[in-house]
Amino acid sequence: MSTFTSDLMNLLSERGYIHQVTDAAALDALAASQAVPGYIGFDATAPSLHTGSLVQIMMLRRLQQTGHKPVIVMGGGTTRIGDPTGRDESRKMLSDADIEANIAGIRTVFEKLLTFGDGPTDAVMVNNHDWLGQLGYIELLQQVGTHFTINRMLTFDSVRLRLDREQPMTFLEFNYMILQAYDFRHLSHEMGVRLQMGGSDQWGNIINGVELTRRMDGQEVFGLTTPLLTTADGAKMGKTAAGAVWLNEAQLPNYDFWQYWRNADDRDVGRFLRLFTDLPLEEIARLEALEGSEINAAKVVLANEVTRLVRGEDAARTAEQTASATFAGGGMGADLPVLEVGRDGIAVGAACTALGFTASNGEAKRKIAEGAIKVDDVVVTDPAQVLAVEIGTERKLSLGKKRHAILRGV
RNA sequence: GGACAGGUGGCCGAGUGGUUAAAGGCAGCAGACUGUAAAUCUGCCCGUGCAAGCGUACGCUGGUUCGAAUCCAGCCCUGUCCA
Repeated sequence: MSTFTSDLMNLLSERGYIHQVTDAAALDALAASQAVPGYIGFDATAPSLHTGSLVQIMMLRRLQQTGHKPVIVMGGGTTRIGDPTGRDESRKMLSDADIEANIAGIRTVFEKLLTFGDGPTDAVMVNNHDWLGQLGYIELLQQVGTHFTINRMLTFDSVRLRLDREQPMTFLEFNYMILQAYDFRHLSHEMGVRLQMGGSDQWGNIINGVELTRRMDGQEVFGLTTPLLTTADGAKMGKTAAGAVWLNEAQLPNYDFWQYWRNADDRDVGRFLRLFTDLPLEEIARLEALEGSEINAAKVVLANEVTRLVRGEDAARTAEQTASATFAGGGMGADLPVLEVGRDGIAVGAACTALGFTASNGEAKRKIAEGAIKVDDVVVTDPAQVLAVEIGTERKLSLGKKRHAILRGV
């Protein structure tokens, strides 16, 4: 597979990042001859990105690792429109203040994974509102709109799917692809950016940017997409029923983040190690070859490495210790959620609900009836049971095998 | 602006006056089996209550009726076609 001459393309290729490239050979040649500024756009719809975006973040990291310049484009402007790709419904509008706050939150993750600065391979973060906000409507239509045909726009998946399903698409959303294409051209023109990367669902948007740049400036730029990442059982990466797997600690505790990776499907372990860790490929090959219950060791490595990159060394260590104490030792770990219990104690069901283990007291009662709830590893049978926790001591409350919490007497 | 079709629980989708807290599927949670995996089987899956029950719920607001997701009126929203 590794028929490339540039470190960048070799690395991306052997670790499984590449789905489609506009002109692999030319990009390879460019990457071998100069530091290539490449960008990925991110929406600012939430105060944190989630695991679904981690591949893209890692691509920027790979870019930097092989001597190129990562450019992060925050969609301060395009978020005001909403990317219709893969969406059945229009997004709700966000206020400017929300978007600014979201961008600030998202930046914290990038600072862990990339080196920012002014040097030739230092990462920079820009906000497309800075240039999109300047464009007047007429100006936009003249400069950019003239390069798009409706005929072509209608063939794009993002548009066609919506129409086929007889779901509404507003004119505002219809313009998203034009603005996103303009981002690429702007970055190429102003900053010499030559490459845009993204998920495979962004292929159409990226191609638009490549063509627009060629038409407006005669400049060749490249697009590269990653495969759409799903877990082995078909779910979208980074989504669980409990919600998204957020990258920021404020949205998801370290322990839960660690557990997400620890619970990866066997079939995903090798792929995830290649994509989401910096471990050498030989090491990954070794871990991936483990069979049966042995592969759990590889999952621990995966959880540790990803958590270390995204959350930091301490977070990874504490989470692992907690997991090992809780699961292997039958005890408790520091990272488990804590519920403080006063001197009157607390009913078992109420404790479960307070911890978010169950959505309601009724559900807690059902779980007790199912024998799913344990206190200090003893199954609770009486739904009315009140737990007393002496001041300064701790007891363990468990729902099922995986969810544990500390009850602390205060 | 007109005609037609629609708006049901996280999602999909039955349901055209009481037996409907609303079929079925998906997703989810738990139990069994395991390896904190997958697959499989079983149970659960609006809230409250020990329970009988009560309270909420089928786009919104009113109305008819002993009784409405179901019928009527107005409104809002969506799609298709027409202007």
